[in-house]
Amino acid sequence: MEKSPSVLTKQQILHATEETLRRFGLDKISVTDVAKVLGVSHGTIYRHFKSKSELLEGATEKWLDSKIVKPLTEVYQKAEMRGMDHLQAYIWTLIQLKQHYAREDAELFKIYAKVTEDSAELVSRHIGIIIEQMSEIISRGPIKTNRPDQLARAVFHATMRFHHPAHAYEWKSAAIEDEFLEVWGLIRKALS
Amino acid sequence: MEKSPSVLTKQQILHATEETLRRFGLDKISVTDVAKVLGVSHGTIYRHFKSKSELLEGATEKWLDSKIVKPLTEVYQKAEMRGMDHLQAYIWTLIQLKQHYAREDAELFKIYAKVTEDSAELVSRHIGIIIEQMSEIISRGPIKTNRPDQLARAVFHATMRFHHPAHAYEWKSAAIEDEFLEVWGLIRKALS
DNA sequence: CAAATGACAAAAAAGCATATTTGTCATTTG
DNA sequence: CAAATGACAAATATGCTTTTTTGTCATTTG
Repeated sequence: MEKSPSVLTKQQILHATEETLRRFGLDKISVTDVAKVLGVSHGTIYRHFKSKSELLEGATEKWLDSKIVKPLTEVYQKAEMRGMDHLQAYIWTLIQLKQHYAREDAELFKIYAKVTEDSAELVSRHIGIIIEQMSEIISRGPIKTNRPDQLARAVFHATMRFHHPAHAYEWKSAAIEDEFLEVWGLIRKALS
Repeated sequence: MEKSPSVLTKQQILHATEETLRRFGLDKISVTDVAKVLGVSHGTIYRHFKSKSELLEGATEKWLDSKIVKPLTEVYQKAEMRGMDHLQAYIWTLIQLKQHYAREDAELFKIYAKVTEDSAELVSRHIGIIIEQMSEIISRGPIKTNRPDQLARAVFHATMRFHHPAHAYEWKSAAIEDEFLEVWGLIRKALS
């Protein structure tokens, strides 16, 4: 469909993959389908990605970056926020984003959940970024600790039920927000 | 194989189900197999359980009661313990039990994980018991709160990563114990 | 007559033969 | 000659048939 140098093509392939994924779903998509959308032979895709799973991982990473990490980074950068409020805004945004896309972009969320199960690498990179930003928020604020990274990790793990895809089926419950506030109450008390 | 009045038989069926489950695994077991083990026709089993899934739920409940709830209740009843130490011993036992059986009784743990996903009822009853005992531990100790149940729920949710079966794949990591201690540090600070 | 049986229809799973997809690479193309 | 193609074997998936399993119930048995 479109022709351009290799640097662009990799992004184009990922873009086409995302589209196709949304259209056909995780268990129907084939790299042949993606090639068809791009109007190339499937061999071409294998010049850019070693395997189908690498292609799907690539699409997931792109999706995570644009849908989760980017808006999260904006909250992270809010210069006017500090300490607990900033941390709460950050975690709350994370939770809202995950829960939003679990509902509104189910097909992509599904593959993200799958990748979470079998590509430790990508996920731990993703989590790494988030914990780093949380750690930075903690150390910039008035919260007193000599291991902001440990604290950030603890907060991340303690709130897992509200942002880890394995718990997505529990997010439909009406009580979920209250349950978060209960946990947050605990964390707030611990950090004050 | 064995003959006895109906009251016993239900337990016998569950026992045979558990054995068969351990032997053939979740995706190979049929109620015909269980009937064969008991030396009865499969129709007989349907006099005691409405459906296959009810049979499997029954076996899971029995398993949960004997492997998790029973030893947990013993910790709960330790008269000499109080407050944070008691709570920590309780939660830590819960975590150790889950992680132990995930490794050592994989087939039964697997069906417990499955039931967790699709039988809200059984699981929420199970969780209910645990939160109630935690709540009781909290209110008996020196921890000051006017809603021990809320606090218990918060502690349970904050530690989910360490006892919820959806996270079993993360328990192999060597860091898991440290990560729990980080979260526990948070909780300990919050409740003091 | 309470409890178990086994015959039965409907649903699900297993088995198998065929078609598609994955991944590689020698050849082609711009 | 870098990038793309398409022919190919091996691995997967699909569709169809046959078998097993599930769940019910009228009948049998102790």
